[in-house]
Amino acid sequence: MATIKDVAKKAHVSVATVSRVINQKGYVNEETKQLVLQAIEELNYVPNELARSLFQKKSHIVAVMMPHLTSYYFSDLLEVIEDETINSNYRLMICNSKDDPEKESKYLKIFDQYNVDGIILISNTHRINDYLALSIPIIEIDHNLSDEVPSITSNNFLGGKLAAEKLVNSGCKKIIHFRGPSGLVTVQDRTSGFQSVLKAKGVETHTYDLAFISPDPLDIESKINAHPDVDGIFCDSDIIAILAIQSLKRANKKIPEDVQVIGFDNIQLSNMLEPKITTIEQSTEAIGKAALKSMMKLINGEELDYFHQTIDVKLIERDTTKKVF
Amino acid sequence: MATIKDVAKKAHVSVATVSRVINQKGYVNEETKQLVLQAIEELNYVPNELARSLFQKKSHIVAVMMPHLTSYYFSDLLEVIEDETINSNYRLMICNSKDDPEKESKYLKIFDQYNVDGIILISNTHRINDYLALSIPIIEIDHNLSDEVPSITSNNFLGGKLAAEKLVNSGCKKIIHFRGPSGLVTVQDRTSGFQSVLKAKGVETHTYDLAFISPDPLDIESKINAHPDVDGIFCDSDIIAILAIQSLKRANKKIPEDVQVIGFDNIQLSNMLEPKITTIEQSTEAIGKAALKSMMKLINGEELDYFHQTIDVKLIERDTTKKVF
DNA sequence: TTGTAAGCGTTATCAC
DNA sequence: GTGATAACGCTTACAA
Repeated sequence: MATIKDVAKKAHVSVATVSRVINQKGYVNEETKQLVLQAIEELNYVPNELARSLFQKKSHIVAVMMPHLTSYYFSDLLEVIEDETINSNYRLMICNSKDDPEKESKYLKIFDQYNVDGIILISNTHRINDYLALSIPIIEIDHNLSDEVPSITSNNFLGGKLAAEKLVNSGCKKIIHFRGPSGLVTVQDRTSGFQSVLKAKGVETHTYDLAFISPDPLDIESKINAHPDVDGIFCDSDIIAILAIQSLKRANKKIPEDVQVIGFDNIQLSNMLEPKITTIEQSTEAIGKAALKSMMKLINGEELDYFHQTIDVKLIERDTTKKVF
Repeated sequence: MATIKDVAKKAHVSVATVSRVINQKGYVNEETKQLVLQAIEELNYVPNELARSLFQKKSHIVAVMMPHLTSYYFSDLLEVIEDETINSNYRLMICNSKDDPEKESKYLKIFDQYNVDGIILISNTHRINDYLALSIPIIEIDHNLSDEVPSITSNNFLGGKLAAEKLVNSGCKKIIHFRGPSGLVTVQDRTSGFQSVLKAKGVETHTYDLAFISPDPLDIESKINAHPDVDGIFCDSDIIAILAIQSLKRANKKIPEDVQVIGFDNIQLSNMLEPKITTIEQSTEAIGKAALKSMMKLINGEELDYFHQTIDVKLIERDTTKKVF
């Protein structure tokens, strides 16, 4: 692999000059510039980013800490993040905590070792202070672990509210809310939004906690069967909704005539299966873009427009709820 | 951030000595070693990997080039790869070609710039020679683009064969094969395996090509309706199988009584939906592990046990095929 | 057993 | 405009 020295030699200039044309900094005569450019071309030279990073103490690497990689919603989000990262001229190091403290420790060390320029924290963590100690810019997604770290979250309160309104407006009288782990702020916000409407209308609700990763189908089924007269179900993920719909079918309930169902996320699958699922869309596109926009500002030492940013969600009406006119 | 000099100063030794204890190389007195270790501890020192990499011309980074990130099978695979990579004491840079030549070019350059130690190539590419020119160890997964690059692939021929045998043994007389893009070797191998059995038995088959990413449901439906007497369908992915099953339901076909369906991949979803899908399991676990095992050998200049490695697949019988006794 | 110093490929400061 | 050169943080001959 050619180095800057090789280029300098070939172009009969010093490394300093080559560096200047590469970085477009400082004065350099147009003619010598062309000479250098030609040498670069001929030698197929690419500057060594490691050496550059060592000097600048910036690696041009952003790390993303995922909770897991096999969830549909997070995969969608990851795709956007990768795209936006490379478009911002950074590279993405992928980290998967899997709720394993040891893996997290390993990665925490690596962030330091590689002069990672920024961390996008999607995974939940009990060690936010260890992240802060790194003094590397951090953007949280879907969490709000500390007042010191900026975050981007869907408007979960609105999501809960929209779902409740839809269910109430289409006549539901007895509703189940299959939510995620109640320890998560996102889940709490959805619950608040959902309840805010339902309380006001005096509708009966039953709330159950489920895991987001591999929710237990048997659990869902037994809860549904425990309430034979339920007529509305709000699920905190489309996957939970899919499971609920199957239990409903087994119980010979008609959807949406007998029971209406609303999911969350709007993963691709929700529009592929029969019946197509009414759901609250979280825009992974908007979230990912906002994350990288903020990250770049942080890295460049600029002021953030919003410290805790909220992305609007949308009700997507499909076949698991009744049309209301 | 503390540097090796800080440690040296604190331990009253030279940087060389510190380096020796970090790398456990060369002689160093047990007592001074303890002194150094203590200084490292107190300063919370972690060696800068960038500086190390610059010297060694090895980054301890492995890159994985994905075709896309939102496919269930590839997400499963990525999770294994990340895990194995970090277990091998390497870090994972994630690259997503999305069949975009420009993105691929960008990444090709980056591999060079960062002294990436190895590339796991999952994406299809038309520029295998550009990869080879990098002279970085490469492992291909699910492809076989060149005799010069080692590969790991499921035994797709066996997969096709198992599916065909199952269908034939459970009485199918007229079969549709919804396969992936026929340009892929994996697809070709499945087809060969499938046909090898069917040809011998003289069973009527109709083969149709579909995209793996967002296969067209309407296309599937029209093909199924064009053969009202079809009694067996083999799909090259579970997603295609899901779509086929829905078309079948709309056509009031009973599964597996009227039509039997076999998918491919064994994604988690195939065991969640009703009916649970009979499928050919590709072991992402085995593939990912094999990939990293080979990669480490390549990086360490060791000989590979198998240049083109094949991972066995398995028929998982569930509810979309008839039991045969 | 330990220290000195050169070198990895860059960038940036300073002369010229 | 351009060229030496120190520095980034580390490893490794080589010397002591």
